[in-house]
Amino acid sequence: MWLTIDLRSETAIYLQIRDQVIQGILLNDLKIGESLPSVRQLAADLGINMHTVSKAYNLLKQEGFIQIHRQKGAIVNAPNNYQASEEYYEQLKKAVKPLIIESSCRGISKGYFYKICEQIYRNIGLLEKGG
Amino acid sequence: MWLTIDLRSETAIYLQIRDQVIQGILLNDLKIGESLPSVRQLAADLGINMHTVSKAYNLLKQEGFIQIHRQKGAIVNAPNNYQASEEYYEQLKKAVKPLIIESSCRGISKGYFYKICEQIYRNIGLLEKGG
DNA sequence: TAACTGTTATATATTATATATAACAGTTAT
DNA sequence: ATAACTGTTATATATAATATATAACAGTTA
Repeated sequence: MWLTIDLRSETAIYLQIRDQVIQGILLNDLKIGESLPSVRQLAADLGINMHTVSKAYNLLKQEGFIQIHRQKGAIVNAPNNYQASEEYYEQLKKAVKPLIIESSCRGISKGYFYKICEQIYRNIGLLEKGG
Repeated sequence: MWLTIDLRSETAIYLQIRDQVIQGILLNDLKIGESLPSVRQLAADLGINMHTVSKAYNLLKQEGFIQIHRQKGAIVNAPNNYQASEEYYEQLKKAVKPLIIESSCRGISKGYFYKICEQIYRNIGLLEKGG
């Protein structure tokens, strides 16, 4: 299973699942139309409760990343269903701003911040190639 | 008072206070050696509980941004006390990574992501000039 | 002495997160 | 038809984080 969770993490389990599904979509580990494991199956694999997985799936559905069919299960949507909206831009800005402020306060220059971002983008690229 | 809070925000009040104090330090609204309002005073001004402010101050103290003296109150530290450490770099990466992944998944290019960051940096610069 | 510090202690309320069972309604394969 | 699988709904419980409410303590300062 490509999905792993850290029970000791400060990030809620359902959000860890959400983030990794989005990463899976980005890296094409999850292709359009592909099915995610059933809530019961994934919960069993991860050793967690069914409702925690269900919560993650419903959040992903609400955000446009997947569709949920009563029988077919959870299916990955096409990109047009989760294309960045004005609302998302604002949300993204609100999330990035405090990080930039704190890092600036701690002496990290704009150039160095971008260097860190480059590392992340490069890392994603490597993951895409390596599988 | 330069500090405001949003009770309906998803961000905890004590974290809103923390973030704004850090912003205040960055923008030189709070200078080295300057005193913050007492926990009781700030709590009264914001209409919140004393312990919520105390929690924010203690977090800022733990992170090196301020010192707390039993009588003098909370005093802004010099930058060397909160210079970015290896630990902070890792923390920053972990915070930025999911934002880059989701924005990429939503079709935001690296260039556009940097454009958004530029807006934030520019906004900070304007605030520094304007006061 | 009075007024102010941060700190500590105790108690309570609310919300978010996560789990535990159980049952329901609709497919799908045998 | 029966069995096995879907997601969904409902109820209950446990824990942790957040926030508030009082009260008291110990030290400084005017």
